[in-house]
Amino acid sequence: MPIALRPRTKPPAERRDELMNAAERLFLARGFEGTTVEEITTGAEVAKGTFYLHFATKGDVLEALRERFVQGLLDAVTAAVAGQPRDDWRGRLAAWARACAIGYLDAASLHHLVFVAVPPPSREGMARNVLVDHLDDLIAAGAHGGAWTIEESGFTAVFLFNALHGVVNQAAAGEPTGDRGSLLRALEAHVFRAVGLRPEAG
Amino acid sequence: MPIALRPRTKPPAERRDELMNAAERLFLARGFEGTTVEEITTGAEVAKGTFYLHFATKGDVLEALRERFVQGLLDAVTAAVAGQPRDDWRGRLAAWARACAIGYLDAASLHHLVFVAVPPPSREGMARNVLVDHLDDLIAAGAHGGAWTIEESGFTAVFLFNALHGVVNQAAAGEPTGDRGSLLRALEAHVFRAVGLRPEAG
Amino acid sequence: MPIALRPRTKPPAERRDELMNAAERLFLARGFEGTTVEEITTGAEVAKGTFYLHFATKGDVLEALRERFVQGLLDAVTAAVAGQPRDDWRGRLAAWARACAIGYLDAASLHHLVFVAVPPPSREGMARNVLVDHLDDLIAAGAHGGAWTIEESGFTAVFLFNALHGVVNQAAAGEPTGDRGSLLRALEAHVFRAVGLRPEAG
Amino acid sequence: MPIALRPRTKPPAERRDELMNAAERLFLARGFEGTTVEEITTGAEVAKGTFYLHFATKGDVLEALRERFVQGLLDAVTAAVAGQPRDDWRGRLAAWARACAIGYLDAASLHHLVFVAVPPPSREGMARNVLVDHLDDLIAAGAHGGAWTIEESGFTAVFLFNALHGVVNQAAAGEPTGDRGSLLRALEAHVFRAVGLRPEAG
DNA sequence: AATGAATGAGCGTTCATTCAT
DNA sequence: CATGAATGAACGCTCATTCAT
Repeated sequence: MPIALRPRTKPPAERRDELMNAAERLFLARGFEGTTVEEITTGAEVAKGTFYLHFATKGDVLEALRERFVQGLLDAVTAAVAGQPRDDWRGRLAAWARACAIGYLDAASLHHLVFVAVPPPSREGMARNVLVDHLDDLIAAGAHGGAWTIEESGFTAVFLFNALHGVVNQAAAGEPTGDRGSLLRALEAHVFRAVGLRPEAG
Repeated sequence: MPIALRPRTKPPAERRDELMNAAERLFLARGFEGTTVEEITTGAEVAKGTFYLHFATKGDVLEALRERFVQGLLDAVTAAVAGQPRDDWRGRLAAWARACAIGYLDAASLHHLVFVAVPPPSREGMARNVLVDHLDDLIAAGAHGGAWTIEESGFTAVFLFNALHGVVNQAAAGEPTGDRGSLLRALEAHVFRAVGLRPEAG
Repeated sequence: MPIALRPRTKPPAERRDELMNAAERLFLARGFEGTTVEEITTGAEVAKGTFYLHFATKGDVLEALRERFVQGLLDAVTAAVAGQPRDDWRGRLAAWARACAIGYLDAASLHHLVFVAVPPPSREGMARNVLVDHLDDLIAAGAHGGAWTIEESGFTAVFLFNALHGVVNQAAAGEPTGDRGSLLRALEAHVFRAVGLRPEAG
Repeated sequence: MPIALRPRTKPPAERRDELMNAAERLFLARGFEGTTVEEITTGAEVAKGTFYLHFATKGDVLEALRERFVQGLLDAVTAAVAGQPRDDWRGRLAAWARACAIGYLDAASLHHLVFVAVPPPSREGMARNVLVDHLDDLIAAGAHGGAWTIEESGFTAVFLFNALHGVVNQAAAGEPTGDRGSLLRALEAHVFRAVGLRPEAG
């Protein structure tokens, strides 16, 4: 005989968000398999059953987390690049690297969780693809605009994306090679080098 | 009255290896959490209890797999670099990248399993560190020898290691940017660029 | 701003009937345990909570279904028997068997559901008892009237009732021993024999 | 960290039987859905997991119970009929009815459970069919041998089987129409009547 | 060394029921 | 009257680990 002690209704979107937030925090701390649905609902201060009012399975929250992450990062990167003059390829590339690195610095573990530790069912690295595609386009456009010479922009995009992801991850993992500022500077220099620009140039 | 159809006992090392092989195959195919101890022992053709004669917990096999992987890759990379003239830094760097890439191409999923999907308990990327340290030493030595100018060899090592890992992984993931040969050539060119060498030079 | 597309309220009796109809259909199709309250309310096109405005528990609908079934069948049987001359015992018995068989043929699964699959809490076969009692009375009256010789009318009533139920059920279960007409004829013959009448007699 | 307090091994068949016995008792007392696996294992004095060493699902015990019941009853009935002279059709029919009734009197609820309350997945009443078929053969053989005149032995078999089942069930349900002996006598008389024999004859 | 029956904590999911709106 | 979000006890099933043989 279930007794509803606190059946306080909230807008579905809000409840859903609270569940996602609790899940994100727990997945990050103990992994996906290491987190129980009950912990998530406890974290969101709802009853266990409420979880299934918003997600069909435990895996579904992860899916939702994935989408939320990708959208946020893509928005940030797009905005940063768009903030640069149309033909300043160097600036656009630097903006991309910087925005992406900052996004990862803020959410490296989350990215790891949703795309690496528990890869999406279909293809590995959907986010990777979305972001890499964006970078690919940028590099190809710069090459077309004469900013640099890159033969296979796809390869370079993958190369740079992973390099960036790695150094950021390393930094986030607590083995810092310096503060955030110097990280971004060093990253920029390496990105420039990778496309054949001289890092020190303005 | 049990009949010993096959030798019931084997040297511990051999049994252990068979269990590790079965575990590796299964972990790769179904993931760590998705594999049961019973499946491992069935795969190794021993009884369930035998597992615990060789490993204290399920996690321990993964640990052992990690160590086996790192040692093998490190040996290969070390040998490849040692095969180059002492002062041919360019050649040594290229050898490093090539050996490491080939090692990953041959065992990308295994690396993913033991270092990414189920990260080691203590610090993230022990293998990364062992291999990155090796690369770090190489870059620092080359800088010291005047082959290139790198201020923070550690950063560059992490940068390159992850870039390499990423492009190799992409290739392994079935979205090839070309065949293995062209992958290695493109990789070499980017590695050279990253340390400031001109790729096209011999 | 909710818009009342259909009248939101209905006479209680009507709502209750709709819920019972939906429940009957679902219970028949998927069993009592296999049907959820939500499916019933969906079937009746009302909200989940509305169910509890009409029934205290899920078991209560079944109870209501039971009563509805018994009443209907008893009415039909009573009417059929009453349609025969007062002293035509043979005719009355045949009418009983025929009406009861037809009632079951039309609702065999429903009977099975409410009296067999989920027997009433208290005594087994309330319907059986109501109908059996009716038959018992009829047989006893016929014996008293000299139509046949039956010592324990109760036993014979139970015997006949179950025999009837069984052959009808078999027919309903899709393993017909003939069409409905021949079923009723064969049944009549067996019923007559069971009370010691010669079947072929007029 | 599971601790085995009493890991006492028993022959699989014995454990399986103990689980089946516990399940039978509980299913009979509280129904299939009303019984939990844990109650079964508690009843059999084993741990929960042990259940799944012997049955894949909860439904599987019921299946096993079904088979055990049918086999036992069929054996008893066959033996009883075989104990009568080959051409004593009256005696064979009486033996059939008596053995079947006794079998049911001893296990009426069990029959109800395994064949009626939770019908087998495929067709309704496998036992019914097996036993009915047996009776069908007997009636047909008797008709062929001139013992009685029955046109549709299948119909009569179903009729008698269900009549028998009903009166026995009624008796078992605690509403006795007399003691076991008089039940069997009354049953015999009705069975004879149903095939057109005069009950009082020797 | 090897076995495999036994254990039991734990998990994801379901769903009858309640009640604030 | 009607709604449907919220509740939480309960259940079937899994599986890492133990240990008597």
